[in-house]
Amino acid sequence: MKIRQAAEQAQLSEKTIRYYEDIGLVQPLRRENGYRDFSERDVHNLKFLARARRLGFSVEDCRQLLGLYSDQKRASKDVKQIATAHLLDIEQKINELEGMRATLESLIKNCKGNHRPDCPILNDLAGSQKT
Amino acid sequence: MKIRQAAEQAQLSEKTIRYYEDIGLVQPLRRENGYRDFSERDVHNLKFLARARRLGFSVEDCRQLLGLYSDQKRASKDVKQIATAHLLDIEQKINELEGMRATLESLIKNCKGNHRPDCPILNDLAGSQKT
DNA sequence: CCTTGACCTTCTGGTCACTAGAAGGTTTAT
DNA sequence: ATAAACCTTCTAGTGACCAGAAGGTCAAGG
Repeated sequence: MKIRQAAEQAQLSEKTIRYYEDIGLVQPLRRENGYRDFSERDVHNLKFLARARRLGFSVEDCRQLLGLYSDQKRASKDVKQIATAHLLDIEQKINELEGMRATLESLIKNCKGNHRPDCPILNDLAGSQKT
Repeated sequence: MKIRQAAEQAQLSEKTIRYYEDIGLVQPLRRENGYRDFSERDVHNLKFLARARRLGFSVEDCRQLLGLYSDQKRASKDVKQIATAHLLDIEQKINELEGMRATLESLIKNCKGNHRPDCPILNDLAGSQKT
């Protein structure tokens, strides 16, 4: 598969994909003519990258997560440890997003009419659950 | 409150806070000696910024969200519209994170022992729910 | 066969959101 | 009064792209 199609499927720009190749996150094969040739696996990794980046994971986080299932020699103890760490991070993100969701929902429901922007719900936008 | 304390409370670096002032996301008062003097409201906004950035919202998204409750003149119809758009985005992020969580949980549970990294759960890491 | 247009390549330079470091002024504590 | 801790502004660098230029490749039509 050529880069354009890979880009469409993964919802990434071609530029971004070339950049990911530069920094070693994907290694598509090359055809005779020099064109990149993306396998299903490559596209799969790209899709994963697109999602994870959108959710605030750094490129290095992504590299580690991809490594979980591409490194044949890695001990499963390590896999478990890395995955667990990321799982905690994901759970915290979910919590924080749920806090923001609740606040925005209140905002939408209650701040109509002539509520002034000092209405107390807004005091919560910065989050009050313990860190 | 001086910048250091504000930085601690908001979990941001002092550099980042100065940058946010540069681009107009906070406007702390200044003391006689030129030091910034952060109000509770400023710190509140900074905490919000720290969370939202961590969750993948752009600085411009943040500016808009902060604007929801600082612009006294904004029509509540606009507030509602902007908040609703961001709410949808938040919900999608939550969905995606839950997908990643499920996958990582499976990975942790099932890929112990001598599972090889081609184990099928991993095929799901890139997400299969419809976009 | 040749050209046209869509597709691909690499390369340079720019942007956004910081981050590090330098050079120097201020405040507090000994 | 001198050091340590804190503050200031300024310049330059980094990570993660993105835009544009200059040029090679390939299938379809004249």
